[in-house]
Amino acid sequence: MITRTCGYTHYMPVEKGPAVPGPRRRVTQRDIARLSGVSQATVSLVLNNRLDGGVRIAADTRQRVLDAIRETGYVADPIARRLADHYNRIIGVFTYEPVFPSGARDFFHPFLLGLEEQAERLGCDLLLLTSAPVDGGRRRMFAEGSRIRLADGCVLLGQEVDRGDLERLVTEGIPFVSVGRRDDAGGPVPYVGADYPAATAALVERAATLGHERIAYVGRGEGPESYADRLRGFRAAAAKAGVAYGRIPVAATEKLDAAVAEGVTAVFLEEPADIPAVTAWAADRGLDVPGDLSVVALGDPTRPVSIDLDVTGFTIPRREMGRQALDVFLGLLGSGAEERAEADVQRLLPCELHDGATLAPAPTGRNHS
Amino acid sequence: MITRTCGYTHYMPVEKGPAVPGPRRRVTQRDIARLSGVSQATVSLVLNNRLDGGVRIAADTRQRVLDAIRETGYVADPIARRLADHYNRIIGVFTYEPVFPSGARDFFHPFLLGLEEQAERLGCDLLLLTSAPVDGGRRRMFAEGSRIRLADGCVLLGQEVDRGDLERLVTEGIPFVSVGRRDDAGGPVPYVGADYPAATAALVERAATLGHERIAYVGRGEGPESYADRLRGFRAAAAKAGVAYGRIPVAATEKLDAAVAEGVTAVFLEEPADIPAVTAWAADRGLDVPGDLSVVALGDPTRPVSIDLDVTGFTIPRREMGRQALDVFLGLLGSGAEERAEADVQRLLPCELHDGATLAPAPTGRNHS
DNA sequence: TCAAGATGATAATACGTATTATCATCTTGA
DNA sequence: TCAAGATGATAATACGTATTATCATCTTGA
Repeated sequence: MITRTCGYTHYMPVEKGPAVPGPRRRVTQRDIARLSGVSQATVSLVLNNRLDGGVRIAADTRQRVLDAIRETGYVADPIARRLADHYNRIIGVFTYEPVFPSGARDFFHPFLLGLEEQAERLGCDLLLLTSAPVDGGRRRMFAEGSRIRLADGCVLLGQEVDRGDLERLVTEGIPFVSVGRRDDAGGPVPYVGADYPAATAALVERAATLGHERIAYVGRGEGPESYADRLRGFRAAAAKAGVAYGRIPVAATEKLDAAVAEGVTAVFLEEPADIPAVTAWAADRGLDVPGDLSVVALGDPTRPVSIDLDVTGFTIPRREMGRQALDVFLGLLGSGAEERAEADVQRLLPCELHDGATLAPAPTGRNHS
Repeated sequence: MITRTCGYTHYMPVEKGPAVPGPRRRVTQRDIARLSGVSQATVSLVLNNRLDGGVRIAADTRQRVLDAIRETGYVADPIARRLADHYNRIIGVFTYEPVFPSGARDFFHPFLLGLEEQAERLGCDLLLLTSAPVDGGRRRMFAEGSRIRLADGCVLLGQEVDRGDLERLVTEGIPFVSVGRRDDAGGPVPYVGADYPAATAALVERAATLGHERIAYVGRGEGPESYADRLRGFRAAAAKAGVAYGRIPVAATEKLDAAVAEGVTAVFLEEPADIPAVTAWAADRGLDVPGDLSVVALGDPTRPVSIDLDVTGFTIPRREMGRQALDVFLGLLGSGAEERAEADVQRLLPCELHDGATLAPAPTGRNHS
């Protein structure tokens, strides 16, 4: 059922008569045409100054038209222009996580900055698809009355993206790009992601160089692609460096205790949000960080979690991801299918390593106790 | 000269033949009409659910159309809708301050949260008008190719809003609302602002009650309406309470020294950003805050400026301003000129006073030294 | 003088939706 | 049985601009 809400009522044209200063009718090409004694088509041709297609306009005719335009202050109606043009230059932004709590928004903020910066540069507008209904804490993309097609396509934001939505976007041929890598969904998914495997691997290698022989990954390592990517990079690098490794599903004290008992000297946290819990546990157990135990965060917290501890980790290039997401999106629009296959529509951007102070040489005489 | 940028190339209709998943033609009312065996006009009538005008659609016909719409995910093209002089449930958001530095965005963030929350509730989408060209550090609203008319109207954000733009919005009859009070611009400007005069006056009265007999306003007190409002509230309340008052244009040390020498015992800071400078100056002069001098901030800093000092002031209800701005905007759309005059299109929301710890009883034996 | 090409402008049409006047068919009541 | 009204749907048109096919006139050269 389609109803009007939102306070929109039927448009009432202004009555003729003594000019109420209300919305004046705008000057159109027809007016210009009448004033300068030419046709509307000629006005359009003058405006668009088209030299190709063998179209010619005499100099004096052109001048008459331009004069009329100047006198009236005519400006082409952007709406009509776009209708004849097919593209809106509007790029939808779909965020999965709801607005509340505002923490989620803070998380998106850097991405949005990058998107907005690039949109401004490219002369596009961003449409925040806030009208999508929230259901079970997540926005629904293709719900009844979805307005996803309002825009030329969309950019997807969210830690975890609905697989069904992705498949539908792919099959329907709606141009889109995901901020964050996504697995194929009935076809390759265009994305701009962070290179978690490489960043994680680099930190593992560094730990190996510092003498750590047993390390642990703390986190799910599955679900969102960003988690899986971290674990994959972790495993590959540990295996290559000949370091013994294991995974702890959650940062629970007993799990951490067990890991240390088994000789683990460095923990890699999938979620930087776990830093406070882990450091609190370490303090409770009398473990010095990084003297007794090194702690590495596989990412950077959106907001600082701890003032007094500079945790080793890496920085996710959120702003740059936003910027390039828009580039990829526009690349998709312009090209045909073949070109698109060649185009660079899946990008992983490098993360910058952050040295910090919590990754130190492995303690001696404590391993394999 | 009109050129194409933004990577948008001329629209190429998809050739018939084996379906290349390329950019699909968008679904139109014609498609829906064909699918459900009715005319385009009928589709439009069903969509707009018009009961007036004596238009009737049989229940089963309506259902067939609705089914086709659901199956195809059809959404009306906002451009065409707008051209046919209708609303598209898109609300433009125009921000004057450029995206950079990101500090400006942080400032807008709470407003945007409120806007987005309400847009979600009302089923509207927000269009960030990022395409407006930046000139001299500020966005230009009516530049060549302005897309301000893409939306049903717009919400204005910015500390200082261009007067010429306001006048043009008013005279062209474009529905809009300002977040923050604005002076008339060839007509009343719809706004949702913070009640700075009342909040400032309340703090002045409190200071008077605490025995302060000479107080100073630190800031411009003019330019943006928000500054002028603060100073107006300050003056009125001080005069009414019989308190001597003066204004210091900037928080410069010599000015502050002079004020204290004249017996000022409380300073009211127009810009909370001045807090660090003033407290540093006070510390340098050996003045205890609030023992020797009370400090009041006329607003709340976007990000905390000082950890160790809980400054007395008030909170600007940014989120609520965003919410109500959308309400006012929608109110404008629905009504004619007469109704609009009566509608509540100029709102000042109360600020919540923040007690803090920097406003204390005036020191004795120090006044009028 | 005449055909071919150059020049200049326009009529017609498309883009997708909303609205109104109109038409065709069915129902109702005496 | 028939006129009047009710019901249901559509054809036609408008919104303002861009583009293409077409047309009319002029120029050129032998």
